[in-house]
Amino acid sequence: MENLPAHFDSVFTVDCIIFGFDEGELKILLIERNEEPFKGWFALPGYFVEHTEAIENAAKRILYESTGLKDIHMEQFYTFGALGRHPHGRVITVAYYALIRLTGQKEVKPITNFAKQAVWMNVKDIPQLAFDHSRIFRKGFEKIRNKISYQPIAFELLPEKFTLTQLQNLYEVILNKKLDKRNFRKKMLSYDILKELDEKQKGVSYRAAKLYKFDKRKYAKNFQKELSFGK
Amino acid sequence: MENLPAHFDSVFTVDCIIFGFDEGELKILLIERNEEPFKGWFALPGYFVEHTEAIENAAKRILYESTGLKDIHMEQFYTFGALGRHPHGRVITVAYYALIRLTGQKEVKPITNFAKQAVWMNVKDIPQLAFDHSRIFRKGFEKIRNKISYQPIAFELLPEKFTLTQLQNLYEVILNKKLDKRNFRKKMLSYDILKELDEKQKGVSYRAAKLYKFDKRKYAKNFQKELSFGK
DNA sequence: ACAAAAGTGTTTGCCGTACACCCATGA
DNA sequence: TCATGGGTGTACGGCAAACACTTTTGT
Repeated sequence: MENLPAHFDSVFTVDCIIFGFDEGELKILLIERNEEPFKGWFALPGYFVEHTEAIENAAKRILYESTGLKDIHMEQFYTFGALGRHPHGRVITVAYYALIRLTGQKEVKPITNFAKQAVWMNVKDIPQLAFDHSRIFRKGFEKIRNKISYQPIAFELLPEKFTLTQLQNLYEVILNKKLDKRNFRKKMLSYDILKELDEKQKGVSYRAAKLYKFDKRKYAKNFQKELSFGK
Repeated sequence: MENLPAHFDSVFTVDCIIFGFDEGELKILLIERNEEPFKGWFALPGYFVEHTEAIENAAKRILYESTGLKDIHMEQFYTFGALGRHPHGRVITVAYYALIRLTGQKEVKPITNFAKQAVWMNVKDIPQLAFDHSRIFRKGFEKIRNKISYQPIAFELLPEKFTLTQLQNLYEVILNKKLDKRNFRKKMLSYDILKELDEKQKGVSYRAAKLYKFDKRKYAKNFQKELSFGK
């Protein structure tokens, strides 16, 4: 959306909502724009789709340029093409989301030159965003909130080894409600998609919890069915 | 997708899956193409998005041009932008579906000049379609199949007044499975979104069934919740 | 010994499912 | 009177929901 000719016809872009889970908070990656329009505003990472590039690849490229991460599953969720959504002309944007694991390197170095900085921001504190990105964010957040209830996407946000409490916290943050500990554990374990490890949490000043892994193999076997998290 | 310059850059189109329910069969509207590429093939109704036109409006325009129908709710469900999906160059298409009421006028007169004819075709008999339209159709069909389980979209396909058996047939066709009559009625009535009319079916050679209407008002009141149809 | 979170079962009510016969109507 | 679909109730099982105390560990 930078270096635009003064006048242009239709242009495609991809915008990405990149979710991460860190210190009990669900966050998304935002760019602080360093150019007009919306200079100084926060925006979703996004960029043009090249003429020789499949949309899906553009989304992956943008994720890579924003975070340095590769091989992350991205999901397209909506295409925004209202007139006037970009002040310079007709821009249609295909929106994707990704769920990533923020273990260790929380450092994000945007390669995108038009951004002053990239920051992880708690989904509860998102300010007004550039363009129609607030709307895009709301729609994407709604999608994952909906999806987490019947698909095991939560694991993509957690470190490989996690405790049941961490998993529950993540569900609570995404669904924005408290869950009952006993019911949550009972149900989650009943799905039989977790592998209990012979290992415990370390470095906590209270009773250490067991660690679990998501077991892809079990999941594939057991599930044509769905998960479900009501209360 | 006609009258293209030999070479062109990115182009947007909209493609529509227009569902109708008629004589107990779920059908979609297809165009028989009269021009290359894919001359003689069936395709989803679709066309270019004008530079000065919101995508949503393009979808509505195409529906109007294909069926003469206005004010139909259309829902965007996916954007297809693989390289090579159109043999002449880069074409990205935003796909919509619509559910329409085929009461009375089943006649469809396509205004689109590039089509030889438009036909309603049973979703069970769809042949190989032009471009990647088979894939688009499958994805769209999956969406409504999924959606009908928790949203009252079935009513958009039925005449204003309908019997419970007609409604059940429609669910059965979309979900592609038999439902139990007593359970279906019990559950449907329990949602309290139907208005029972003082009127019966006419012209049948057996006991006439009561007619019902979908009651939007009740629906809006009662539903933050969801519908649900398993078996 | 205290603080903090881990871990664990039972009861209740509702909802989904299975299942079969009589009724009303027109031909 | 027959054929065709319309219309109806009950019993069972399983799952979601509510709910509180003991255990472990580090400080």
